[in-house]
Amino acid sequence: MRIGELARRTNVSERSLRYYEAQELLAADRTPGGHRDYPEAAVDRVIRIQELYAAGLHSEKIRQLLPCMRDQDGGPSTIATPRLVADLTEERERIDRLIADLVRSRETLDDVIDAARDH
Amino acid sequence: MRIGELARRTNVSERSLRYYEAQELLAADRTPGGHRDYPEAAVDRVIRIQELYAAGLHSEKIRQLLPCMRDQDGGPSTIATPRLVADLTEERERIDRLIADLVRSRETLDDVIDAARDH
DNA sequence: CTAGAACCTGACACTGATGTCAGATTCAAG
DNA sequence: CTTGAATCTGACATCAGTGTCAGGTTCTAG
Repeated sequence: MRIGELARRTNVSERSLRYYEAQELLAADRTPGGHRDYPEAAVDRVIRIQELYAAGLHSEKIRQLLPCMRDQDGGPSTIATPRLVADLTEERERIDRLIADLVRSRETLDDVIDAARDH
Repeated sequence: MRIGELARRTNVSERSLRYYEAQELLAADRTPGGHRDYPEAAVDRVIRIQELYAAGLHSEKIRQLLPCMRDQDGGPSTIATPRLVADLTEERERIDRLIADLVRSRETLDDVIDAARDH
């Protein structure tokens, strides 16, 4: 599929999709004229990439991580190096702390919202 | 207490504490010489502010939100305007989606980490 | 009084994913 | 062939919290 459709289906801007390619996160074939041509699996991959960005990982880490993820079809997956595992473990702990923060902030918002509703 | 101690106790840089003041998130008395003098309650407030920043709220929203929070001592709290409640409700939904993303990303990391461990 | 630690203001840099625009090219339908 | 939509590359802007540095002032222990 072409970039417009992929953008529509993933809700990610064309700009970002091109950026992902520049960061070597997302490969695309090219038409004879040079237009990007994505496989169907790109949809899932883009969604995964977005989630990882949302979780605060940087391009570099995502790039290292992607080949180690088992595809939804159980396709080929590399084994993470000890170095990468250490990095990811740190990221994991950071995400844990972030989730805890988010939950507390959500409670704070709920308190304020509820106080206004009860008023 | 002074800014150095507050920074140490909250694990927030002095730079950020001064920034919070500029954003009207955190008030401080001044010594005759002009040094900031924080009340004990500043510790909790700074931690709250950090959590809200971590949750993706911007200074402006935090500034509007803070007076509506009930202090830990149940002190005086303003009631949020309908406009603010609408904003906060949106933020709340965004945080919900973000938490969901984070949980999925954490699972992704766990998969990769576990695969390497089992190897 | 004095020295050194702590603090002050103001300014500039950075980060890094994303928005946006311009000008050119390709694609696909009629 | 034509024409309008879609895509291409490249460049520049943005956001907002934080880091950092400079030059000066205040604080506090001895």
